[in-house]
Amino acid sequence: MTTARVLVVEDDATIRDAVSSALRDTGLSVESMADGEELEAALRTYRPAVVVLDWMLPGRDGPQLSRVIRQSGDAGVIMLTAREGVDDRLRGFSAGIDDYVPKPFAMAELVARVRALLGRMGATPTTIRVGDLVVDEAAAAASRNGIALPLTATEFRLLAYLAAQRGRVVSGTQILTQVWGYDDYSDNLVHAHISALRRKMENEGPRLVHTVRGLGYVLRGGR
Amino acid sequence: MTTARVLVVEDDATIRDAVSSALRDTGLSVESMADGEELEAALRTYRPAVVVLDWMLPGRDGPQLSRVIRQSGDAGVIMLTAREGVDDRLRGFSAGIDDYVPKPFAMAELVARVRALLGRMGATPTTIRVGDLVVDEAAAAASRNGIALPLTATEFRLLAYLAAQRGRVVSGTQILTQVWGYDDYSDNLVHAHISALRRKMENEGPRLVHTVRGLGYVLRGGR
DNA sequence: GAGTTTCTTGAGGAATTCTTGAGTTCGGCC
DNA sequence: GGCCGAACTCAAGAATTCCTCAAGAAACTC
Repeated sequence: MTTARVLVVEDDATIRDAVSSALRDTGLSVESMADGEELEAALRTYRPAVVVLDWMLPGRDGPQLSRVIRQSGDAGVIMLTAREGVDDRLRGFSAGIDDYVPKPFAMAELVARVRALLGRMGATPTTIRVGDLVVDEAAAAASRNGIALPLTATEFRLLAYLAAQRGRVVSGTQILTQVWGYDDYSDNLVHAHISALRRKMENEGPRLVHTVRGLGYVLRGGR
Repeated sequence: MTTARVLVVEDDATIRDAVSSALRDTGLSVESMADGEELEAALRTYRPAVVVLDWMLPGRDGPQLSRVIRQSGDAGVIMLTAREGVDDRLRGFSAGIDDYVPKPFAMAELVARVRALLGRMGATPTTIRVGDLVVDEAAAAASRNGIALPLTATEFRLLAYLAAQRGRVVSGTQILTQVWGYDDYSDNLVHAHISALRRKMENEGPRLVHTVRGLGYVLRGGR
């Protein structure tokens, strides 16, 4: 399966880069641009399956662009909006966007929405497998050997993040920012949830969440 | 007419590939997997009309999987079994399989059985089945075990949306936008209607609308 | 226009889950 | 082998989230 392509249109460079690399980390192909001037060209040459679109943009704004996208293909649209403004949202949906994410957002939230939309559009599988563990984003469910794990929402988000980064060591800080959207670091918050996750996962098989002392955690089968 | 989709679950790569390409040669769309770990996700995203299932599989075996298939949708099941013996056959049929093919088999035999089963199942256009629930969009009616559910228009739209997204967790916001077309979120509106829907549906059987705390709701049979 | 059904809203209450802090265990290093 | 920091676990309070009920508003029907 070819990797799904995502286009990010956002004028704030900080947000743009953060979003782009977060999406890339989950194995997607990502292109980005600061405004919608060259949108048509990008749609034609890059053919993204999903466009992540900022609501407020210099030049043509999000709703205008989403109409262009709708008209010229089958790409899905996810809008990034400031929290206020019911009217705005209405206009967004009538312009044919598929989902919206209010700012500020946890990166994991956006990633999950993008992946969910890709899944709905048949562009990418929504499951990740690590050994005998299966993480199904769309169903918000995880299982080992077919036995469902009774995870809470937060535990699932944590596991889904580790699964997306499988084989790679992620630090407590990374987890906190990606899963919770927090900036200040509290050891315990992450530790406590890792602990709960292990308790539930390791009933059904060998350890999958490994701690790498001084660095963080990895999800991987074997060893 | 879209081509019919067939899912092949067989751990022996040689047989798997042979079966897959034989079916593909007759114009069917085919996906395959070596075990049943990701079966649920495949059912949801790929929506096969027929699943060709090996009896002996690592992890969850054929009969177990066929129960999963029965419960969560309307795909037909053809079992591949190496074993002789009436007992096995009986157990297979009681687990709700539609046909079985004993190994070793001529490829033409299997292809013929698959096509025959597809033909038999051809006549279910606008209805969605989830466990014992049937949702008929065209007729705007729903029933459980043949007993009609006295739903109001809004309740039906809600159920139809959940049915279309069956197996996938949908958030309150998603429901509000997709079913009502609203964009400002009011917990209660959705909650109240979910509540009413459950009251009417659960007179006739076990719970189908499951709440996933912190995330939303899923429509699915079992668990 | 009256009556009936359906939709929407709000608030109370219940249940689950999140988060925190303290004490304990673990692993590496001297 | 002992020390130190890092990681883990447990328990309890806090906070969220969800459910139900009841009543007013709106939409139909006759």
